[in-house]
Amino acid sequence: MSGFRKLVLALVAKVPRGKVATYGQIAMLAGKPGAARQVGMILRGIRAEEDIPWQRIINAQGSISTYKIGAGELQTALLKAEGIEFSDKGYCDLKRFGWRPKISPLDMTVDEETRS
DNA sequence: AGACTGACTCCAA
DNA sequence: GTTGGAGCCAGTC
Repeated sequence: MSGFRKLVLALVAKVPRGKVATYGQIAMLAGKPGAARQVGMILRGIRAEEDIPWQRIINAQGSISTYKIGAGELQTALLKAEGIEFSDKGYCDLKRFGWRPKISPLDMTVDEETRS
């Protein structure tokens, strides 16, 4: 077992209720900027007993990626129960519901990645 | 060890 | 807005 898995789970557990994070975001915070897919694979293996809010992890487009494994409807229902709103096409607004791990004074600046 | 896979993401068309 | 291809890296066989 790599420490990466444990780190990812710890990060996911920190996502507050009513917020969502992306796979890439978790991977980046875990120190592996390109390991978004691995985050998904790790979460695939966890169980409900792990107390990990896996449903709060979605893809970078703000939509559900778990339809492949048949958990899409469940995840959507769980997120809606937390107050996350989805459009008709299954997209949610990451501007509003996206988790911002680092607290910034104005709470509105982008802190996760310094894009170009 | 080598090859395949995938709850992803970026970028071009 | 969508679709497709290449890159990515920890598991699994």
